[in-house]
Amino acid sequence: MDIKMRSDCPISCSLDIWGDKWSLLIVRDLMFSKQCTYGDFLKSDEKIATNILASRLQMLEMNGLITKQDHPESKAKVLYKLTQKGIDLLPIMIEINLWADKYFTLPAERKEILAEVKKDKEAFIKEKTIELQRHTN
Amino acid sequence: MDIKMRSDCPISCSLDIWGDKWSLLIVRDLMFSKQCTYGDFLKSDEKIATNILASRLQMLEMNGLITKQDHPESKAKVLYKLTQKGIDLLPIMIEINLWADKYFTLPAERKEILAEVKKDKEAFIKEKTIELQRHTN
DNA sequence: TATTTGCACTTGCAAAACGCAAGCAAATTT
DNA sequence: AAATTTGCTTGCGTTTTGCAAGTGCAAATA
Repeated sequence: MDIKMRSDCPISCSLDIWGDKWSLLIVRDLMFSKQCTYGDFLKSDEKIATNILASRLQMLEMNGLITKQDHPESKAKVLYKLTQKGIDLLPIMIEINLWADKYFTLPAERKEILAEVKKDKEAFIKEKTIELQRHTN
Repeated sequence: MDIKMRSDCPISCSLDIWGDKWSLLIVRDLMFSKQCTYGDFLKSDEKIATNILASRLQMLEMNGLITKQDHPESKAKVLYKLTQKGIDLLPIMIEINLWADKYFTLPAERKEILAEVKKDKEAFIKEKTIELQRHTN
């Protein structure tokens, strides 16, 4: 599995890494939970297949968006976390949420979070970024 | 070809529509050029296959992101344009560009546009949105 | 008017990616 | 010691992709 760039366009380069149906859902989970085990990802609503999850985690790690860490309480478990490069996807994730808010019916809990975002987007991003960075070792 | 929603998560719903390697490149072309013919899309650097292009255009049209119009000068040609729903992807596209700017080497011409974006993001979005809306009939 | 060219697709087919289920080794629990 | 949990890997059938060639209609050219 290697990285083939289709062009030097930033959109294209970005899509080459996370332009599929699953990668940003993994990033989403990590933004909500700060850290996830392999099993945590499998539990998400969208029901990703285990082999696809493994390949996406490998892809995201190889491209420096996430890191693997030993679980402090168990050698059987692995912790996945966002790197700074992954945390920096936050503004994109927020804009996707705002777009979806305009054109879909969102679950109530997401609407609440988005209300806070709409109040002061910059502040939300700054705060959330720091919060995520705190969990980065 | 129908729309299967994997969950009610806004990220997931969005990816269900344009979460692939090609859709946002079509949107990108339309944001730069305002309107494109089928052949214009084929000419882009990433060299999309013609059958994939046809299926993506159909998907994007079905989901209301783009519209087909008669070419004013020729019945043989078709014009594709962004709808408001498509234009509203602009903030997402901008954030992707800004992310890529931080982690990739961008072509010089893109850097110039991004410099303008960085000066005043809100203003850029507003201005560009109006510019795109002007081409919407 | 006949013919060639351009344009927007469609079709066929091989290769790759996906999705589901089962399997597996190491760690942990019972 | 046996059973369970965890993080994967493997097999395999289905779907999607990518490449090349083909089709039908409009428009330009001879």
